[in-house]
Amino acid sequence: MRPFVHPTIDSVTPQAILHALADPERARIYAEIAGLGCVQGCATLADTGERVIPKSSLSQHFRILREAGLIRSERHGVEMRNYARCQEIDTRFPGLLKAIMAAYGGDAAR
Amino acid sequence: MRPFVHPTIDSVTPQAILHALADPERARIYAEIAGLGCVQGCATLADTGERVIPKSSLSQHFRILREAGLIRSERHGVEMRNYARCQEIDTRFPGLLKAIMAAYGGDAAR
DNA sequence: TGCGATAGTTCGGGAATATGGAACTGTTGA
DNA sequence: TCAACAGTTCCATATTCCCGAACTATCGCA
Repeated sequence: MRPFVHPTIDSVTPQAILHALADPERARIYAEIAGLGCVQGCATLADTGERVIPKSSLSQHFRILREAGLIRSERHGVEMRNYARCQEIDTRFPGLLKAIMAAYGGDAAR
Repeated sequence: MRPFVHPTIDSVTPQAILHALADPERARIYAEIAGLGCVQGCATLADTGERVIPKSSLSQHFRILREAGLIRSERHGVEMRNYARCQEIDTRFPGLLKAIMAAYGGDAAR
């Protein structure tokens, strides 16, 4: 199992962020993580209310978010802990996450 | 040749906008149109400085931008005139375009 | 009118990317 | 040691993207 890749904040690109958040499923996942600051375990995020995302897809979504620089993932015991990298990104791209999250109708960006 | 489709401002979605602007080529095209308010003819936008975008690709890029609600296209004689729909979109998603364009390093959003 | 030139669209097929089930890995607790 | 569990990787299918070739629409001119 290869270790997680987390880009440095300097190597984060707008297109990776937009691509990651252009998928409403990922946007929702990111919003939940950002809203709480940190979420432990994927299972809680798998249920959209309409369907349950297969865990292989969920794993891919997390990878996209991670490699876009939006979240930081750490393994703690048997499950993952995912942190939002909001402040970092807001420093680099001021207002971007807030505007995107607001557009999606939430206000989870902070 | 089917007529152009322009979504009403109410049916514009964040994911379509993010998807459209997640491609740096399209982001650049949009930035140029937004910077001038209106651009006539595609040819001027085809040259990136590094390469010339094939016109079939360019046509697709315009379609994506149009169907995302970012631009409005009108045929005037033999060429197209493309208008940015900035104010409309800014009313619906305040600050979104400005933040995205700023992230891309331009300040063409207004 | 008809023709050539020009600007852009559509078609088609190969390349790249996304999806999700099945198999796998790593960790914990008994 | 082993079963259970969380998540990842693999792989086959499905979808989307890219761009050359063919097509369409409009203009200007003889």
